[in-house]
Amino acid sequence: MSQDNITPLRRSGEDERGSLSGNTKVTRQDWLNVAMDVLVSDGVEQVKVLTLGDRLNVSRSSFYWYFKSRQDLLDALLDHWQQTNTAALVRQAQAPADSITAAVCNVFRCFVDDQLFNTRLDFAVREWARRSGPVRRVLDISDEKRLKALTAMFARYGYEPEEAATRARVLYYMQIGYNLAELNEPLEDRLKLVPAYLLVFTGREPAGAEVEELAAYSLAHSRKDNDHE
Amino acid sequence: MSQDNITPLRRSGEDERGSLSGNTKVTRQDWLNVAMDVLVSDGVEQVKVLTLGDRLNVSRSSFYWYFKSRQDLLDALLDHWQQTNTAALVRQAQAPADSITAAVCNVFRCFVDDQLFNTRLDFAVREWARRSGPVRRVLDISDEKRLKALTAMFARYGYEPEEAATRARVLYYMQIGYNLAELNEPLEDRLKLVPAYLLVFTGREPAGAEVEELAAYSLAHSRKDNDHE
DNA sequence: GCACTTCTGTACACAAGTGTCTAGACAAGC
DNA sequence: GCTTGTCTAGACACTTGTGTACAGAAGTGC
Repeated sequence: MSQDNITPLRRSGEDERGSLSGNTKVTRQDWLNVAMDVLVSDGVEQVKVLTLGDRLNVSRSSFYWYFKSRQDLLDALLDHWQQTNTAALVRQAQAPADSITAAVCNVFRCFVDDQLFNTRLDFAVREWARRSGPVRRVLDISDEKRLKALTAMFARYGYEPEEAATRARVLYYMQIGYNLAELNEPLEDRLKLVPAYLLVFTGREPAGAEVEELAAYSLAHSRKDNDHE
Repeated sequence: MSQDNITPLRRSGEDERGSLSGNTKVTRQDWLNVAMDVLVSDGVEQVKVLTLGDRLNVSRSSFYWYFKSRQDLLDALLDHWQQTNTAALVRQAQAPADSITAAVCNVFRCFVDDQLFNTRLDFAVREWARRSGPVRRVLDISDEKRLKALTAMFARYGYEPEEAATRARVLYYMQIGYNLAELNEPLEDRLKLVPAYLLVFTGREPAGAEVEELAAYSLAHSRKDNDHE
């Protein structure tokens, strides 16, 4: 549940108080952090000034000092998403690799490492987009960018344009669907299936070293957010 | 947007009035229909007694004649879902077919024919499950049943147990992910890619007749719910 | 130490939602 | 035609959310 710049509850820095000037109790960033937390775990609808204030042990009026309105906060959240997840996925798709299977392994990293790509945030935004036109548009653009990067990845390893596009879609949507189902399988079980997935996704046999490298990476960066519900 | 027993607005039967006894204006089924409509298009959170009443041009108190509470209505909705979607997918997975590619085509029918399987309802329930423990449990059981049926399907055509399980997952989660993205591609574009998808999903080349059969089915049963947003 | 700026708390107005109670409308039965 | 059972409308009480107004706390600068 804790990710990059999001603290489970209050402060982002370690200073329990003191460094904040005046009678300041929370910062704008604190509001953002808690809001992001709620967005990820409960969806936009649950991002309420009242409850955020409760979590921060601060009155609602503080909120209106930092933000013009609830919408203002939501805009900031969407902004943050836009500048993290898509960028990470594209970066992984473009990372150099010796083979297509190794390249797919690089992409897989996104889905085992929350620091790289926050899957649950991605869903929260996806769900949000279902009910908001503007958000929907932002999401569509991101999806397009991601698919383009994945298609280019397959094309780089000699797949014909159409096959590259198809495989990119299968890979991308499978990950979305898989994560949507939130299986919460133990990491070991997921890793065991990696070679089989690679074969399906690429049509080629992965090298043993590639799989092992991903396994090592996964163990080192495995997400700690198994405290869901 | 209109599916099996769900009418866009009021009555389910064609009788504009008359057949309803007393000063009855709506039936329990009417409430269910409108609620299902809202659930599918806007999510559970938007299923509100007040707004449903507005849509039906009836007062809220009528609702409490037919249902004990809002929760009572939600339970009924979940019940309906449970007895339609999962059953349909399992049935398609078990349908006899000459080859694995033809079998997958049978499953594809679920995703082009809303009468068979209501994709958007499936998502609404999925999203609902994220915030409700009991719903989550019902969903998990359904997912398991579906995957089991798909795994058995692949196994029936000679895939080893592990490969069958993997391919079942890729097929199932890809469909979920694809539909989640709500690409709304024209049907023709989707059909054009079918042979490529079949190759990826099964690892085998589909017969031309199989693909054509699916195309014919799609054109005959294509979903009409393109009036979304 | 006094004004200043920055932030927070309390109180208010308002909107939208749930659930309950009661009166009454309407056809059916006797 | 009077009663009875079924359904609906309207009013009421309560809860939870947003946004605004204003007073005041708590450091900062002079």
